[in-house]
Amino acid sequence: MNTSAESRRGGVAPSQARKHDAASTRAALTRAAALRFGRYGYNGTSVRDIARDAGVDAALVYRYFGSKEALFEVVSTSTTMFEPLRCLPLEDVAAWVRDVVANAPSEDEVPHPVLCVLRSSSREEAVGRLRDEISEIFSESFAKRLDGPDAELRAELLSAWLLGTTLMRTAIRTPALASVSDSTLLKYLKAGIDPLLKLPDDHERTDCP
Amino acid sequence: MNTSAESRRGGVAPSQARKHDAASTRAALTRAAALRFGRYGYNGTSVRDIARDAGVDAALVYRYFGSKEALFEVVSTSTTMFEPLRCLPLEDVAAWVRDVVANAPSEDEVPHPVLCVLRSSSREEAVGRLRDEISEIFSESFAKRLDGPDAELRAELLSAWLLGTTLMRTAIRTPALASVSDSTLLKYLKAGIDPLLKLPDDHERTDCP
DNA sequence: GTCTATACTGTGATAGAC
DNA sequence: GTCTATCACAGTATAGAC
Repeated sequence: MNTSAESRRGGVAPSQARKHDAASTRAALTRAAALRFGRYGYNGTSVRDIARDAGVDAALVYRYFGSKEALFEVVSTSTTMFEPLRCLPLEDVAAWVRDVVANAPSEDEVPHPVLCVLRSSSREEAVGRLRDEISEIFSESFAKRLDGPDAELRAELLSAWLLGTTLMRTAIRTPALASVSDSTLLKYLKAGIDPLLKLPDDHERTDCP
Repeated sequence: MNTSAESRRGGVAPSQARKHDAASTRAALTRAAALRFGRYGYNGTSVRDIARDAGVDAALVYRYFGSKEALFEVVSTSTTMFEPLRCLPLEDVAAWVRDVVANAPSEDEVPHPVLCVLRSSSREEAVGRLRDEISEIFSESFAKRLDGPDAELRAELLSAWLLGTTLMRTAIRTPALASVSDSTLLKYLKAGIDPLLKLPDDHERTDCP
């Protein structure tokens, strides 16, 4: 379906001098797949592209992962990116969001699994997995720590703003967001986020380890 | 690149009893393309899919639009969705955002051009066009109406929150956001957005027509 | 002028022989 | 662990039927 230009675009530097053992082959494939899927989405990525980037033959994708689908699943199953939310003190949430947004990997690194899923968002299973993960962390775990009504909604709005800000900064790259300093960014994030968390009223510290 | 399942999935109801003239053929193709591209992205959509949905032959895409690329451009060049921002009173912005988020088309309608672009976001030209449009409306036009420092940044954060909330609600469909009532949603959107606009301080009305 | 049939060429995913 | 064949489907072009 792609033109050849599509497939070759933005060639990802192939791993050099790869060791010829199963572990490093698997690792090289996973890494190359994360880059390709993250940048171009599921449909925009071919198995041959991934294999070329990894410096191995396309057939090894099937040897090690079974199918393109299965490899995508491995790569797009999100990491532990949101785990800190489980016990981060509420007053540090805005700064944590700032860090996530500010350090979001850009062009040359592996994009967020979230962006990977969005770029492949016609894959319903992938969207479903992401929804489950976000629901679990935000709507359940994190919302429990919020006082007041509509805790789930407020937690989800936090996730929405995290997503929107990250996307605008790294995927769309609007000018001001792309160039803002960390401290200025924090200022405005705090202004939007803290009211959502019912800060700055007093609140007791959580007792997380 | 697609499996056949991919191509046939979610068949869009073909137009019935189409008139055989240029205008209605063009319209049928445009409509079918918007649906397909919006749901499945550029790579996930074939010209033959679009033509089948529209009830015409694939060759007509080339007759009327020249190429798949050109058709995508027509469809993904965003509508006037953000135009109201140019002169909407600032205190009505939150409600406008709420309306956009709440009335965002869901599964069975044409998705937002924004989602269409994101799902095709390996298409750099499409992303560029979207960035230009957002920059023009938010960072330039709308930012001029904001008092205080960092107006462009604050305008872009508004666009980020609009995007994030819409995506979480319609694409990821987290539970609380997907089911919240309009009035509750407005309450929390206002809490996040108004500080960004420097409301509720006094501000003079704009003099838009 | 509006559409249909069909052909051409490349690339996709995958399986099986080496 | 690699190479090559297979075969469906992609985008595109054109020739001609209504």
